[in-house]
Amino acid sequence: MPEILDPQSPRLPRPALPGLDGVSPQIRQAILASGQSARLEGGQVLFRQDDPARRCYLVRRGRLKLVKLHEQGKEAVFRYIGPGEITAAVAVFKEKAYPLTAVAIGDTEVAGWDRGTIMALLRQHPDLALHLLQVVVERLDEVQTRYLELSAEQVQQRLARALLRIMKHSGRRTAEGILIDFPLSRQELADYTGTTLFTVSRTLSAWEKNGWVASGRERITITDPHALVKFSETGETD
Amino acid sequence: MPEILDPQSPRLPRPALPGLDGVSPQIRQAILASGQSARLEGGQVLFRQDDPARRCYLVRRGRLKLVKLHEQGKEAVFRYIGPGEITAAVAVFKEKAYPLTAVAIGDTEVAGWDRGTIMALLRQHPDLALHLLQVVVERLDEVQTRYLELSAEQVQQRLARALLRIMKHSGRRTAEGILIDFPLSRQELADYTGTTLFTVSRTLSAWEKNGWVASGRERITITDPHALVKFSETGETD
DNA sequence: CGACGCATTGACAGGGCTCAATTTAAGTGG
DNA sequence: CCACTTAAATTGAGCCCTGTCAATGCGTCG
Repeated sequence: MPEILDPQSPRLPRPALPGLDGVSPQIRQAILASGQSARLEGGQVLFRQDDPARRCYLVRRGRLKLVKLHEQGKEAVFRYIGPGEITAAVAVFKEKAYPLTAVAIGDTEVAGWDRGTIMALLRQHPDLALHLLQVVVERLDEVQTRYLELSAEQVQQRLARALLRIMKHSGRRTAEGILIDFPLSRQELADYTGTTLFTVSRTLSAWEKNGWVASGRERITITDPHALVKFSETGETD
Repeated sequence: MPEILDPQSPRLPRPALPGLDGVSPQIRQAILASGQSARLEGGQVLFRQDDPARRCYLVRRGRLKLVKLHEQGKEAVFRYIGPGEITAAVAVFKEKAYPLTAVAIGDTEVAGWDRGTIMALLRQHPDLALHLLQVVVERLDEVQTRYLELSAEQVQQRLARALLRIMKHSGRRTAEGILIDFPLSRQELADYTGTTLFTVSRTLSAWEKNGWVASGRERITITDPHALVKFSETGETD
């Protein structure tokens, strides 16, 4: 799996919150040290939905895709998470299964803690529990927002929102515009927006003509974010 | 607003979790006593999305509808909550707005706590914080599940799931079958499933012919839950 | 260079939305 | 208790967005 990005180009500034922010640096170090790390290669599954949730993870390098699979082969992508972000907070509770499946995108390294360790950490550091609650609330909010969009907006508008959301989270400024940080196929975008790869392809082609985006194989650059924002808010082509 | 239900008929047994379960009865009493109560009549708004989140609430009597409104008039219904259930956990954090709007269905009574009080309670009772985290995780799970269904399934299947979900939460056994506890119009069901009142009406008419449901004005009884479950899982009419 | 996987484009059809016209039922006032 | 009002529900007709399927093009890698 190739690195598609120029490491020189700067990441976009993004609002801090994920991971272990909210505790002091030395405590963070101690926590990180207590985790067990694991390496994954592209496509490998870290945890699977409906399996009993035993461990909670933090991404150290690379990227995870969090999806939910449906019986008849479809899947919904919920998030792409990168270094510093945590997932599988459910592991805090016994008797619950993972709600999502986590798949590595390219080579990825994670740190993991089992339930006992997490509980101990949460009891030792009350700030951590509050921070975790905040992270979960944040995600609930995002899913609810996307649910509303899915039920109220047409495909193209949702696709615009998806690109902007992924761009904010994983964008990297380049000469052309803002490049999405990792390989992202039409099919993946379709799974993210609840449509088909064909509709995504057609739409990107049209936007390429408008000069809003520039795209290639598993590679997308937003060249006119402003136009895309306007469209994502109104759904109108004017 | 009339009471549509016979108070004699038993509520379905439901898995406990919501509200203040998870703390001892006497503490629960103390907490309840510290809340400020308010009365609402049908249609009245308790809190509005995007308003700053100041208070967190527990339903004592009646019912709240939690929805998210979209610019162009559409709305998505996320939950109907009844006595004992809490909402607006976001109020725990400063600098965040309510993600949803809460509207009373019929006369309703709630208890509310402001941010300061909640924070104090959470610090006094660590169990409460963990329980709150559990409630939020539970809801995140449900929304993600519904998101997947919305993106992968057709209207009728989603409608079957919606009826069953609401039935489990707010069903009451009667001679005919299981009656939904509160006035529920075609439009509301449409907002719950992400469709239109027309499609809901047509579908319910068809199911009424099958003997799966019996329905009237803002009133729905599931007469053959088993058939509906089967359909909700396969989407097939066999 | 050949092969495999991703992307593009066209043709087609159907699920479900839109809109309009009625019908039904509940609530209200005399 | 009945006529009147109002809101919910039903039903039909038409069409459009978008999913489905098939054929082809293209970029990457072994």
